[in-house]
Amino acid sequence: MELIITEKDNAARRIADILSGGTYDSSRENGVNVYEWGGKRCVGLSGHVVGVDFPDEYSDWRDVEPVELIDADVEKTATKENIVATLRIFARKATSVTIATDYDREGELIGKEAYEIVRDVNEDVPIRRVRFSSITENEVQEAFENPDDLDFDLAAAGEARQIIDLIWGAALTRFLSLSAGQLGNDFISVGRVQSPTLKLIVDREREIQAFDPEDYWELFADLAKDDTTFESQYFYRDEDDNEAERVWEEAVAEEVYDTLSSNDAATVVDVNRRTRTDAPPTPFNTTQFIRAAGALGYSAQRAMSIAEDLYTAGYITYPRTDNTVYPDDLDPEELLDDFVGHPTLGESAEDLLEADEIQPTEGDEETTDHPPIHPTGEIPSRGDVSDDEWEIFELVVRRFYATVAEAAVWEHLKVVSEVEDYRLKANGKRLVEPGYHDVYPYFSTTENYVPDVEEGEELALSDVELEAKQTQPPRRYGQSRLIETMEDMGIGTKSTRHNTLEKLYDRGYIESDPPRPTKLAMAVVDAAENYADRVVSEEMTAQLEADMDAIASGEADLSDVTDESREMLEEIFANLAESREEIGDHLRKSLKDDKRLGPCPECGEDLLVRNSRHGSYFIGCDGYPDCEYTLPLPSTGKPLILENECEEHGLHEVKMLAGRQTFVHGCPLCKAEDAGEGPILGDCPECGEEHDGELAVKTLQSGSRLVGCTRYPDCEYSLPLPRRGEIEVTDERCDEHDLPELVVHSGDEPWELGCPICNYQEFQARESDSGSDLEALDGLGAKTVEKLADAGIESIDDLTDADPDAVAEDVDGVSADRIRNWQAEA
DNA sequence: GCAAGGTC
Repeated sequence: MELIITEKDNAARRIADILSGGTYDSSRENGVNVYEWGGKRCVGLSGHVVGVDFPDEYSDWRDVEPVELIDADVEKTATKENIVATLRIFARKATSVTIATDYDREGELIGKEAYEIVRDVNEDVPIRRVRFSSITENEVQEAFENPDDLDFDLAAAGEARQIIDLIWGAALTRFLSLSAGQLGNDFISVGRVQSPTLKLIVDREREIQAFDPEDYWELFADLAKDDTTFESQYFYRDEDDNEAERVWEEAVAEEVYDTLSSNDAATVVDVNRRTRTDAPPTPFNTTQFIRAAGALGYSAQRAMSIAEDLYTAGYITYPRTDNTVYPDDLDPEELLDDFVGHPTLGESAEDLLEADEIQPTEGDEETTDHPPIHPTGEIPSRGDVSDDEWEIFELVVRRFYATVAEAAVWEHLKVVSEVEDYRLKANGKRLVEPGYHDVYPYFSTTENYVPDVEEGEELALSDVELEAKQTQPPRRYGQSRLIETMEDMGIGTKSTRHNTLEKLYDRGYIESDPPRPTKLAMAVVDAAENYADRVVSEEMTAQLEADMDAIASGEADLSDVTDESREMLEEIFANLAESREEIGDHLRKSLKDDKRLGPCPECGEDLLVRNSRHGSYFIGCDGYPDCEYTLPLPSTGKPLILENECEEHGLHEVKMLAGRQTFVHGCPLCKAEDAGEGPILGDCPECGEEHDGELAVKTLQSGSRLVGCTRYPDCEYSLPLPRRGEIEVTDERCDEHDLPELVVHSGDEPWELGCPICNYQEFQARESDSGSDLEALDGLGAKTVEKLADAGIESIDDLTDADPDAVAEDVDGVSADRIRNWQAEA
């Protein structure tokens, strides 16, 4: 039996399809798909199925000095045991083995991992390696006709990276965490990729903080030819003879203003026309895809997750690629043909097919592993995918269209006019040939109309405006800019860059979007810059890449490279040791700064955000236990301290982050003071007759609201209200319960909640319909149960088996952390 | 409970 091993299940299936001519059978072994035909079996791995780690005796952070990790052994252990087990079963029976992992360095290493698993149970079986750049009939057939051998040097290059990353990352992470006493979930991490990325964000923040704004002025005036008015801007020549629009002295600006205002005509002194070719964009690699999706409002993580789903469903090609050159076997016309006749995507394809010649654009990067991201020709019907998935699918289709479309042509018209000694300019642009913009409507094609005028012509001058402005600090990096910059710096890979950003969020290093560094992040970068500069610099990756190339080409040994790296880290630790306390103090102080809200109204010490036992949060005084002052926080979400301060109490406002249910809580002390009873709705159904209890809209100290009885705590009758939005009490009354109907104003559209009792009864009815044991879990209401059921999670068992991050992606308003809490509770 | 790299 011949055993074929690929990097992922998807590739295994497609290769089986090609090699068997569509006649393969599939079965499952240990939860792993196995494709079988004519004496061959094909099995897909799931990327790395083994990982590197230190032996068990190093696993207790407190027992082992971080420096000891530098010379510790590094072992390989199975991380995907079911796949390893399946591989072993078939390897025993195999008469030949073919490794068909991805055609790149990491693929070679994954191939070597499979090789070792096979060798372990079968000493003699021949093991070959095939390489192909895309899974197409021709490439795959040819690769299997000409098998090669594994490149052990290339795999060793990857192993060197694994070892160096583990040692540096683990030793430094443990050192910082121990120095600050941050163990358990709140450890302080450092790594070759995450730390330079964090430094990028921190450096920008430092620039923003050091920024000193400067005043300047700009002047505009309207010019008119016949009835057409257009805007013109004052400019002058600066000392380097460049055109400049910003006037740095107020007196000068006013003088120009006075002169312009006292004239009613300007003379055209220069007219400059030129055409500009606007070349169509290059094929999508991962980074450019993330950027384009980012412009549509998708986070990097979300864009990749949708792309992954579209890939798995067969609609687009593999989404993790650096390649920006289509492979030879992609026939653009054939692919366009697949879209002909489609109700929304067809017209563009038909237009493109009319061209005499179709020549796709090419980017700078041509790699061997996967093609650029493009549609496969398989088109989902509108009901098969969500709106977001469709939007991303259309983006990928239209990007492909754009790469085979004509260039656009712009006509630029610059008109310079003169008023006494001052000059005004107007830049017009017109899209004369829309070209690719017709099929790719994601770029701006805004035109700016400036009429055709001639030199010497007189134009009417009016509406002179003097605008006082200030220079702005540099902007924070957005997620896609960060990913692009990481790519430019050569850190991370197409598959990991977006995860690295997510990691920085998880570690409490960045908050919000665009990401803003926390005080902790600033302190970590400070410490690294002072003591382990290398780990926050892109240089470490550059050196590693060079070393890996040397190993791959046989010029260096894995042990030469890792030994040298170990020595460098030893030196770093020699310096670190003395400063352990100083570093720890700084980190601890920064951690506290990140939680600081402002002065305690009772004792004047600082109020801090604190964790309660169950993963929720409250506000407590730093003076505890002497001062026991506390304030509540809402139970949903994770608090983010905003820059805004409440004028009355001097406390920072708080926002609660909970995915799409994120809301601003405001000043927690104001909230507490506002707590109390709102409008009376009617008699309490429980104690109204006997004790005259009445129902009122109540705001609790935590900011959450409910309808409750005025006789609380003697009567505990209550009805839930939504967390967000203003509650309006209308004049309509419910016939059955004699209570007013309520309307909730949140977002753009107010919605009718109706009678609060009817609303609650419906809610309960749904809850009992669902009949799910999930409701036993804390904070899991009927609505969420319903949403989880839609995502295929119908019971506690389903929930405990689920991957929290995947579920959070699928279910609106449910964060991975909440799922983990429920899993823990279950 | 450390990294980064695959994949889901």
